[in-house]
Amino acid sequence: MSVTAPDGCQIDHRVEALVTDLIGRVADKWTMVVIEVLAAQGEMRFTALGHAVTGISQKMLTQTLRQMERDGLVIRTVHPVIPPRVEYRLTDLGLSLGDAFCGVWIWAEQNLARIETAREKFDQRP
Amino acid sequence: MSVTAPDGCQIDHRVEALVTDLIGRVADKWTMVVIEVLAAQGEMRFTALGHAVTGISQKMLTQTLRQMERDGLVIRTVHPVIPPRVEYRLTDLGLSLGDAFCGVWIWAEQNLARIETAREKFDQRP
DNA sequence: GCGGATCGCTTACCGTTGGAAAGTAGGCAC
DNA sequence: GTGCCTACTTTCCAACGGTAAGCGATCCGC
Repeated sequence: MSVTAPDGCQIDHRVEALVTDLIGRVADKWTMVVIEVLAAQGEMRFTALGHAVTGISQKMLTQTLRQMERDGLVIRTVHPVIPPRVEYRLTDLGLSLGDAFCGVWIWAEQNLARIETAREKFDQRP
Repeated sequence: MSVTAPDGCQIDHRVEALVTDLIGRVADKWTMVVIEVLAAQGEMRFTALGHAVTGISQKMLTQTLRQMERDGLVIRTVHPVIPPRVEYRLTDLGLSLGDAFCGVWIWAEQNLARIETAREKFDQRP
């Protein structure tokens, strides 16, 4: 909300804001899928990633990978050959995030049906 | 990518697409924070949620809550009084998603510093 | 030597999304 | 009547993301 609270507590609040912000970047749709694919495939090239991550545009793939590189989640290796060959792989940090997010993937697989029925029920309201 | 692959496999691919889509909705920035707050606080009113979820606009709060209700993650209770009183609380499904996502919160807390230094290092490149 | 292909981007354009702020409904205290 | 309360809804505008085209450097076929 735009309402700024009188802000009684301080440090806890700061850390929580930072963590929330971090979650906002890292729990991004494309970031999660890229991590998933890289965790499964190991090292991959740009176009291969583009094919593996269904639905992503080149612009967003570039952007997502840059951000992940900046955050220390992936390592970008450029082989100076023609045509260019660029490979991406997860750092330990990236792998650990993949592990942490694993629970959500499992949850999604297990509860897919429940959510679909919940939606149908909701859409049939009076 | 816009390139549609020849699509050899079928069912596995479908399920994975559905799960990925579900992740895209559920791993949304605001959804995660709302779940976190509701998991900690129990039942909450609209404006209280708005204060607890720092940075959200009323529009997005309404939208996020509607979507979560549709997906069966929260229950919305309207008390027919004046002024209106609407309370939100997590369903079992919502709670279980919170649990599944817990690992990511822990990861974020633990690795906050590492990411910050990675960013600084990245931003000082030539 | 010249056009086309390859690969990893970058750019231009443009529709969709999200934020800030004002408005709405409907009874109630003054 | 005037204003306030809450949970939205609406309006306007800026930013984000998709589509498609271009770029640069080299190798291949002719």
